[in-house]
Amino acid sequence: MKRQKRTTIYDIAQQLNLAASSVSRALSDSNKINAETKALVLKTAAEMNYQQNAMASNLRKGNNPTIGVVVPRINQYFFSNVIAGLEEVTFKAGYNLVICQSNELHAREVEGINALVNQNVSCIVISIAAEKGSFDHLQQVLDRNIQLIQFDRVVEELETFKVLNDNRQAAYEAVQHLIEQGYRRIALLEGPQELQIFRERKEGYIAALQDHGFPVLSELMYANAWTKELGAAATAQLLDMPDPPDAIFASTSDFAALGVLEVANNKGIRIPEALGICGYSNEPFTEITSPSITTIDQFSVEMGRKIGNLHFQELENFNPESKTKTVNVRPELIIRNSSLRKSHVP
Amino acid sequence: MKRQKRTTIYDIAQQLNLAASSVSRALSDSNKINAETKALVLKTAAEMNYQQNAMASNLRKGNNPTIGVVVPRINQYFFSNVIAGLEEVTFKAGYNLVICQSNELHAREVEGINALVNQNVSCIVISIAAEKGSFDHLQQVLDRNIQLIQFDRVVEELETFKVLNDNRQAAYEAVQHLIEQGYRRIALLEGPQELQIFRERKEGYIAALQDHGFPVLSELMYANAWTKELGAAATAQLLDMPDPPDAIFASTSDFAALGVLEVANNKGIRIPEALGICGYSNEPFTEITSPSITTIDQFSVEMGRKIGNLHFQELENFNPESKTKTVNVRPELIIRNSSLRKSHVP
DNA sequence: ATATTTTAGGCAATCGATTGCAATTAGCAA
DNA sequence: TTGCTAATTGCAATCGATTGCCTAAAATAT
Repeated sequence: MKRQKRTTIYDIAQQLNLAASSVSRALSDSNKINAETKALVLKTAAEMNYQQNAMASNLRKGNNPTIGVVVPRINQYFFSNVIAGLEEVTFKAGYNLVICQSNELHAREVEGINALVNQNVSCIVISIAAEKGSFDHLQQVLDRNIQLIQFDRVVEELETFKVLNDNRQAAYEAVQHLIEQGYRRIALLEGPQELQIFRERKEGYIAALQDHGFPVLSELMYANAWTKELGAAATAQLLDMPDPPDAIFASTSDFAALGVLEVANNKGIRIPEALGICGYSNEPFTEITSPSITTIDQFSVEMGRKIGNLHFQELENFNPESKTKTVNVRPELIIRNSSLRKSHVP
Repeated sequence: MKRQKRTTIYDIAQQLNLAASSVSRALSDSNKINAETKALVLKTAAEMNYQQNAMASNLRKGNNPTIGVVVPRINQYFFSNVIAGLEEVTFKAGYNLVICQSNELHAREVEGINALVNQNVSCIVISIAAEKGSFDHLQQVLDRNIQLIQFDRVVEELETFKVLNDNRQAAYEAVQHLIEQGYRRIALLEGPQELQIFRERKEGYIAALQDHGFPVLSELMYANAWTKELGAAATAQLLDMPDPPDAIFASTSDFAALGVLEVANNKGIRIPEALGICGYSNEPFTEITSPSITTIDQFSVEMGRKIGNLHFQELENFNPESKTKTVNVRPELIIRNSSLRKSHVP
């Protein structure tokens, strides 16, 4: 089956005994064209099954209304939600969305970025891979004056737009909530401190304790517990302490919180009475566990929308002149049974 | 900040006192170019920070190495996995991946398809929206000789490549497993029978019962139970029967199975002893519930890969001459505690 | 009726890379 | 040395749409 030639504006022009430029003007709704002619062209174009060749148009206009996205994994809950939100906005604006996944590999990320640069996309949105490497590829994007928007996992030293969760604030609120529920020895499961997001969460934890007159105890802070297994191991150790914690804030992820939950359940420790638990991310499963897990929703879909709006300069409250090109998305504490030991009586 | 002109092959040609055509040949690794010249061009191109303009190249070559995807929702577990698998293959082939979501709306789907046609993509991959509508937009894709690959939710009457789960087989195996575990009255939660996938699952259920000499009882088949809530409601009714089922196959989704689980738990019915449960999809949460839920893995990532390979004509066991352009992905039964009442002793 | 402004539409260059064909040079055989 | 092939490279057209500039006709003003 051979591909038959598609209809071009020249075909339409010939059909109507017009110049191609007039057809183009009619189709692009220019005001330099007679209304009747325009209608005629539109009608003929429809009849001839005309579809614009976007490549030709983009080449001539020198821009490609496309946003490129590079994320570690497309099929991770958080990322797929961000992409969904972003797609919503870009589609409305008539933009395309091209997607690459880095699989957490630096080399793959570089390749993806290059492909997007070749495409001459108008914006690249990225959450960087875990694997360390140089930032030349990102710098190159900036040098070519393609807009670069980083989100969630960002390279701090690069001067780009950044869309972030207010991790500090979220952690603060979580710990505050635990304090209000009467927990007195609140432990923290920390993530790798190389990553800014985990440092910020720790800051929020410490600030909340201090603001409420609680001591900050290093024995209650457990490093690098960011998977279910590590969370479980950490919990086993913490609960074996002479003076064990009465709450655990798994600031790394809901998976760590799940590990906490399972260990506590196995030990017959009652949740939330004897142990309060709070996770991070609002993964779908947190609603389903027994008891359900208190966690922090990152509004990932909303985050995607904000990224898109940022590109289209439509983000409310955003001052393009501002030095700090950072947009914060305010996460929300979702209180569930794993931390709710006081019933809410008004 | 104004966008400085990017380096073109003409810039390189001028720099080296060559013709642009020679630069093009050098860059595309043509054999009609001297090795030394080629090396020189490559070196200079790198120095001048050259990146090919893909739009110009695609326009001239008349094709766009891009695959477009239209799915109901990007952030649905199944779809995001398919996309991830597809991206893997397309990236390896040097293709781009453009993504649209229909949000289950027909009009949105049409718009998305049109955008992809404009882009002159070489292949469109689609899982159709739930909202019914005409198939003109898909027919148009075929008329333009753009390859169309449907997956999961397909329009049967269109003659296109189709990548499907073997739903019948999967359901058969699930029911067979329940029978082997000694369940005798196995109920079915059905999905909307307009959709082929649900019809096939029902067929598998019936066939398994018949093959093992069990009666097919209409009172054990419950229509349209494809959310958690509907699954719960169905379960409540089924368990109130004078002679209730001792197993429920939630063929619609794991969410429905979750509804079953919750109702049974609330009623104090022991799982798997008094009631066996099997879901469909292998959602991540099925591993976490108590008890964990037996379900069917659809190999969604693998499905995405197969779609990609199909486009690149590399799919093993695929005969391009065959009339039936359908590729089946074999799902796998994942046996967990919700249906395992016999321990496996060899 | 003449001058001036608008309006409509055509011409041709352009975006950047590719490619068929022609031209030049080198390589080699007779 | 002449003739012929092969290897390189250049020239120019091309992909399809857009747009600055120009012209002709129509509309309006004087």
